[in-house]
Amino acid sequence: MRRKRWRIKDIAKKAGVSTATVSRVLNGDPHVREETRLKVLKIVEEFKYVPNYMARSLRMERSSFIGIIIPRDSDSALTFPYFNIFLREFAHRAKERNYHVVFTTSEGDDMKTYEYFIGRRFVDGFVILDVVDGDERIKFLSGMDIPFLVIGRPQGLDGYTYVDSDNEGGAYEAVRFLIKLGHRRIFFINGPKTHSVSRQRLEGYKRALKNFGMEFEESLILNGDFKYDSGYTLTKEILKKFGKIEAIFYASDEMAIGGMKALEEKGLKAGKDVSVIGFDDIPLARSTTPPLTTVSQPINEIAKKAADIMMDILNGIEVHSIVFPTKLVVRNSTIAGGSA
Amino acid sequence: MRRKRWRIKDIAKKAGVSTATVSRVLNGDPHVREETRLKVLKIVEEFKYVPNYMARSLRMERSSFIGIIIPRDSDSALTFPYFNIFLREFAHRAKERNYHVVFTTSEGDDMKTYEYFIGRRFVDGFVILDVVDGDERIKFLSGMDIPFLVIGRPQGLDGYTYVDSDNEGGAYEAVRFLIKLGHRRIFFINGPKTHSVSRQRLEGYKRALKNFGMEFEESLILNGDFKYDSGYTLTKEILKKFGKIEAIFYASDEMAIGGMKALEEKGLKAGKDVSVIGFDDIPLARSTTPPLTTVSQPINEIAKKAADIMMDILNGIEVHSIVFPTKLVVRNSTIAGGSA
DNA sequence: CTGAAAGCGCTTACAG
DNA sequence: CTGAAAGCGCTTACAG
Repeated sequence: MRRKRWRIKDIAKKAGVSTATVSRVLNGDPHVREETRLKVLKIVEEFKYVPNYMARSLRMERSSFIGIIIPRDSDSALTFPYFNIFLREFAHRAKERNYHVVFTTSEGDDMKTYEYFIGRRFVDGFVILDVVDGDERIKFLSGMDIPFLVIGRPQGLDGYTYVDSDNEGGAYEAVRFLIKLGHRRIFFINGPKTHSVSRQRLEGYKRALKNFGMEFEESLILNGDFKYDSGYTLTKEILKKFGKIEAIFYASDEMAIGGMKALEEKGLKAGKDVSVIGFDDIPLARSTTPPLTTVSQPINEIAKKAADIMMDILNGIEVHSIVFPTKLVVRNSTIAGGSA
Repeated sequence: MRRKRWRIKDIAKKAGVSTATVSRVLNGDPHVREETRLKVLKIVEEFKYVPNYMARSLRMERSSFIGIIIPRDSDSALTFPYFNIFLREFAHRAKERNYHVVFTTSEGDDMKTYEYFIGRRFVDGFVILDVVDGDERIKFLSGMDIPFLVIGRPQGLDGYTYVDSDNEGGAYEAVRFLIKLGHRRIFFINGPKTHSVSRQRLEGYKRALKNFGMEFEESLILNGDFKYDSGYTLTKEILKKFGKIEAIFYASDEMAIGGMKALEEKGLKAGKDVSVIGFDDIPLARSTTPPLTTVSQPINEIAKKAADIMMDILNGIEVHSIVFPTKLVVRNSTIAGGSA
């Protein structure tokens, strides 16, 4: 049977104080005599009183909820490879500070969903994932003066706060590693052109080439969708068109794994005949044959920091965007290249 | 700049009616004159009035939020292989009926988190995932008379509503298929013993054996944790201990894929030297070498139905537990077995 | 340091 | 069919 729900009024009466005092104690107001505080706390404890947050939210005009909305169509949710982990760590960190995550999907019309959530006061602000350059959601939320935080660093927009990892630097390191290995023709199977991470990774790729005096060749760049299948298909395409291949850099581990399968079907082995590098360092990357060299992002830290910044934004604390370093994790999927 | 927020009072005044009438119109109360209804709706439209749900929730004493709590430690979230998809489809369906999902993690003390959420009136009820036999959360929520829905069918508990897929039947079909292929010694790498799905799948395995007059051998059963690594490790173990192997049934695709790698390292190929069947039909299962024969569950339907039942529970509508059929998806990871 | 009272923005029994 | 008014359970300016 459900216990009786105590209201602040009940607790006040039992403690022999006003509701105002109970409220002050519960909210850590320092202007309460220690003796009073203890007395109230004792009753709160005894009756296991928990305040009703619906009432609190109404009065304080904030819900302490943060919205995370992902598109329902396709598997876009998963374009962000760490979505699971991000969501979990973000929610965990937010909870530590008494904020919580409301999760939903949008069906095509993103703006409507954002408006719906903010209009009804479901949430105080949003985290925006899986961003593209010139992202409409960012324009919309900026225009409406609704608090939000962007995961990623899209172009063609300004005045937004972001948390990002150093995609450019990660790609640079990967390609640099391949060049050092002696490779001269390095394919790059990137993500969709629209995604800002794709642009950033391409920039890293180009910078590495330039740094080592190599020419950029458009024909070596292909765009997949981060998924296994596109890695497989595009690698087949390359194999068919170019015949001999020495190195491929993939913008996701999933694509790299798909690519390794395509190679295998041609009797080629990553780490033996071809150099392969991925991006993300998903758990599976440790366990592929061969274990995959890849670029890792500190997803837990990103999620935690994102939560902290989001909450600071909601509390009017000044925030700064931040970029987390990426790291090349060297395993066994590359080989020394023949000299040019 | 943010638009002015209209309150029901503003709308009432503009429409020349009382707030009660506006409320009635907005909530579809039939006892409103059509003319009045239209007049109110026009103003609502014009000013894009959206009610404040914090106020509504306080007054109606329900939040229209549903809580989904997953343990933060380990990767338990992913023990349920479809968590991403489940969450997305569940949230989508709930949204269609004006319910929303609050997501959080728990750190060891589950009950505290559930109590926290219900005590503050964050949510009206919970969906419980990743259940074990005798699950403490179910006992707790039942005891507190808090509404909840279980995904899965744990034993040692009663009086709860569930949505489940036919794990027993799925395992039965898989093992039956292997037996028909001529296999007589069928290894089964199951999930953790504590999980109710593991028990169910083991029952299916046993029933198939019995049906075909085969002896059950305890030594052929191993327990992994549904993850890639455990499939790999346990398969190595079997290989070492038993030498020749003809068929392995895995309780998850991830474990099957790990297992195939272990086989490969011994020069054995699934679909050529050994029969392998997985469970779940994850997207990757289509793309492995060879494509994996596996048992699929209708996860989208499960999520949708779960949302419907959850909302019915919250609205006091009578509900019935439901079990969804599973289906054996035959691909190329099995071979005909030598006769016994 | 503490309390009485107003008010956050809704819904709904009650009365007409 | 409609409105005046109470009340959901908090927090906080105001006064002392």
